[in-house]
Amino acid sequence: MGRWEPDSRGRLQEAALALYAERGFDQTTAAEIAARVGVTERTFFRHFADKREVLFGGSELLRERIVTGVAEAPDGHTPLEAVARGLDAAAALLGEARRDLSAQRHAVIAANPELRERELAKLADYAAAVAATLRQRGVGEPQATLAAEAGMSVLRVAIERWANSDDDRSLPVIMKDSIAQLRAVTAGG
Amino acid sequence: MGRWEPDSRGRLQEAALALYAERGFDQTTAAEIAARVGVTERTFFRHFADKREVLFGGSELLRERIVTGVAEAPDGHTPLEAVARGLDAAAALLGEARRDLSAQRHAVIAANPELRERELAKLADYAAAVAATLRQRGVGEPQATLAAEAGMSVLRVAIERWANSDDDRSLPVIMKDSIAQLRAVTAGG
DNA sequence: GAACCGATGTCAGTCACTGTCAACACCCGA
DNA sequence: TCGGGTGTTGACAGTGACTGACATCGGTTC
Repeated sequence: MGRWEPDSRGRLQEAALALYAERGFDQTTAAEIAARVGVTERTFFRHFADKREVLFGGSELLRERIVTGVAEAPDGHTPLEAVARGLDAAAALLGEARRDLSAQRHAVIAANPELRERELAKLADYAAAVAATLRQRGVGEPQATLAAEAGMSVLRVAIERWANSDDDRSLPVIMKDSIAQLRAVTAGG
Repeated sequence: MGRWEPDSRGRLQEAALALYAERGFDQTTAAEIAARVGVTERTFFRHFADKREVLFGGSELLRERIVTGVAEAPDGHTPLEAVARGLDAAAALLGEARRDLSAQRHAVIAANPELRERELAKLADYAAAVAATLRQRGVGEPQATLAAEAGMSVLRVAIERWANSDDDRSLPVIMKDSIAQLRAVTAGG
């Protein structure tokens, strides 16, 4: 244990979510978040590239799980089937989180355009990684990109339903259902 | 004609694109753009909400054309067919622009993460508008959202190919082709 | 010609974010 | 046990994006 309280990064994440939820993102300064945790503003920006990033702590892990899911799909799988494996992995990881906290985070992001932009950027990042993985499996362009982006749309739709409690089923189940809906939409004519 | 040169908004857009292309987005200040046009920084921010928005001047018109295209699709059309009508309208509008200028703008955006984020936000905005239009046509959720977002993925892919001159055909033709690819990807499995 | 309006200039201010250097607890080898 | 790295933080100064308030002035309206 150092001179300071441990895990300032994690404490900053908690404080930021709480303050963004209380006052709103715009009405919260980085200095306030830092003060609540007992560190300086400078420390905040050492841990997070900007004020938004503090809400997206687990995103590298999630991308990794999705990509691994896609990469480990059996050889015979179609691109969309492989993407579905990645989505299952995502659902498994996200489903572990407390739904109330996920919903709070989701609400904070939904309430602010800058945060929504950042979330879209994360999804696009996952999509690019998935597309690259599909290409390694021999899928050409633009099929790889289209399959990957369609998959990330499914991820967004499923998370939305889950976090808003529009749908009481577990996230993995909602995810399966949403993939089926995608097939139904694009299959016809 | 007033006290000042006319169309400061348009001149700011041109100057911004030129400077972002020359020095890069981060290395260009709003004050520099304004100075090149002979106005103050304050005037820049009266015309554009932020430094990024100056590159996205035509986005409201584009959204409107896409939505109109979807709304005017014949009744018997499937959701994806209706979305394809919107994409045709987008291709028609974007295809009018000089390809070299489109490519320059595209390159500037691709070179900067903040600008890429903004572009994703615009696409998401179009997708939300298209989904709302589909719902008015009786399409349920999540089909409307999934069809709309898949359509915007196609739009992105087609523009990418066109702007990078990976594909010498006209934008409308590339668009048609990309839609077919989407069907091929999601149909099987 | 007076009242009004719309686009701009001026100026002061907040806050996100960065670069730099010092301080300090910890670990590790001599 | 001492001294030298190492990693995390504090302190501080600075830049630039963006905002609010008010003044200015040409053109329009009545």
